[in-house]
Amino acid sequence: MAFFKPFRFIAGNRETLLYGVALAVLLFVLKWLELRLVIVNHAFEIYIGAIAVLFTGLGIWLALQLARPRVQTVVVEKEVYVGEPNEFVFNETEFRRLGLSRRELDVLLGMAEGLSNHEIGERLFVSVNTVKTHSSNLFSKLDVRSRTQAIDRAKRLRLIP
Amino acid sequence: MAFFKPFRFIAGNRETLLYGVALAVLLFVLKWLELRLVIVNHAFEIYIGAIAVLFTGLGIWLALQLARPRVQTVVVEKEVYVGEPNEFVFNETEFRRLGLSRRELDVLLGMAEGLSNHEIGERLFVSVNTVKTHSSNLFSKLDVRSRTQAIDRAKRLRLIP
DNA sequence: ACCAAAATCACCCGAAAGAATGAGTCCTGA
DNA sequence: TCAGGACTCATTCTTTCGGGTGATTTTGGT
Repeated sequence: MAFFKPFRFIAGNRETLLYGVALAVLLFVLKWLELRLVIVNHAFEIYIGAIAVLFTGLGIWLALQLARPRVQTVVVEKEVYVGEPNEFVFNETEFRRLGLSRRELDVLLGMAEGLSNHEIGERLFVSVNTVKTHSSNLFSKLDVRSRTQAIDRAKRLRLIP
Repeated sequence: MAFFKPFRFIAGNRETLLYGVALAVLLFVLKWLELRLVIVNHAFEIYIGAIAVLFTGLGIWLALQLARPRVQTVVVEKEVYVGEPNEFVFNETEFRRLGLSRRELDVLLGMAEGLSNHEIGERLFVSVNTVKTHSSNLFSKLDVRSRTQAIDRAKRLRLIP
């Protein structure tokens, strides 16, 4: 029964003992009032009132003792360094600022993958010479002198992942 | 107390009305019991017990209605995704797994900066030939055939930033 | 003191990269 | 229609890269 469930919260024997003593005192008071009732007959309403008050107080006390506390949820923000999604955002601004062409970017991407000029040419369906032309222009615009430098700079400028 | 908990759902004036009705019924029951008491004298203890039970319930109900609810704070941690510091952590495990030497790593770092073999040699105070030897061994261990491929692979393996 | 790994250097050769120059095609905007 | 940009391709030449081989010296650990 749910009524007795909260009794489990009463810790230790001392509290149980205290509760028993309180009940004994209560019964004693009741008996005393009962004796007084024989003498003063008109005190019946007072007696009933006393009972009501006493047990109302007992009810209140019980409720306060046993009432289940309401749960209040407090959200605490905790910083968690989560594994970064490593998302690459293409730097469109820098791309236009440098005046790179689409084809030059294609060549650059191929270079970053470790492809040779010949392989880049095959991927883009153009000759090696064309790739070389693009790469030369690319180097000029990036102000570098080799493909490795181009890759390094492009990575820093967030033109390639 | 779970037994009386539904009483809390009664809201506004209906609650007051209900309280009045409950009191009326209570008084009626008391009056009825009082009448019965004249006939059955020995029912006095039952009467007292009923009073006690009723007012205990009333007290509990009152307490539940009026008492300030005890709150229990539950802390819920909420993950806040903080901007990643983009910090580079050297993959020591992969480094040893591949059996790379210190010098080979030095050469690799130079390559990643876009330096030529000659420039790497100057930085490391060795001849170009030495750099070429290191790079050759490096390529074998990384299973690649060019410096750009080496850079690409090393980046994926988190050997270089 | 010895061994193994690492580091150093040298030489050759072919392939690739890069610089420089010229030129043809296509497309778009003035 | 005309200029300019992007794309394409070619040629020549120089430099660099990368593979292969061999050798000597340093270093670190047993």
